[in-house]
Amino acid sequence: VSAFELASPLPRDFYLRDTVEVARRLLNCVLIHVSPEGLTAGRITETEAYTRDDPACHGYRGQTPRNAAMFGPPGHAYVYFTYGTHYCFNAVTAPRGAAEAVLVRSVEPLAGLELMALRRGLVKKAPTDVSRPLTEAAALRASIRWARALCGGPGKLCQAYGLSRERNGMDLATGGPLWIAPPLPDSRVSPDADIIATPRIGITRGVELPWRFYVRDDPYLSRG
DNA sequence: ATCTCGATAGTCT
DNA sequence: GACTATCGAGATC
Repeated sequence: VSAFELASPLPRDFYLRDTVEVARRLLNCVLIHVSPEGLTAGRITETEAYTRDDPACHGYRGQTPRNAAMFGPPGHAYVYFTYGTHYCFNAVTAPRGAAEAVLVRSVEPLAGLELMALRRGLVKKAPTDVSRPLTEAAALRASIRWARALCGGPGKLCQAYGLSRERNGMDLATGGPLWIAPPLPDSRVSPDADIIATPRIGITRGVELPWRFYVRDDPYLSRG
């Protein structure tokens, strides 16, 4: 039984702060999903904020069937399908009626890596033990490369976690199969002071807003 | 390392 | 009909 199963969910209040602040605070928190196939968990390494008066926000032009979860209560999942191929996972923030959310763009996988690889269709490419000795630095580079292949992107991590339509709207704050736990005490990345803000990725409106966040020197990003 | 391009399907105009 | 909060492959430097 994984210790992650016992990690308690962030309370609903966590999601009721200013959305940009939530995006920063979610860094280093742990995203956990328990599915019939098994448990997957990982440290959140990259986030983006989307707010009600932000033209890049799916809720900007009003509520539709697709974005309804964004208009719902905070602390729920907003999972949407895009480009005909991928899902993206958001944590809904702001009170009911206000469409705001934080997109989780990248995660450092911590548990369920084999299941992730299976879901990602990467089983054959898993790093194998080589007979030739590997320096410690090279081994670390290889493990980071593997982690990014599994969860280094919003579509990748949804596939690795098995997140899709069925998880849209799900409550993240009351326990249950999908939730976010506080940072691990031994979190090897320094907190707060070192948060970098950049423009968000893959959008065409609101490009000037610096609302993509990650911790300085964290290698587990969707892009270098 | 950085780029360009195509796949693919749901949603909205 | 146009667009999309992406990914991976292939080309090019």
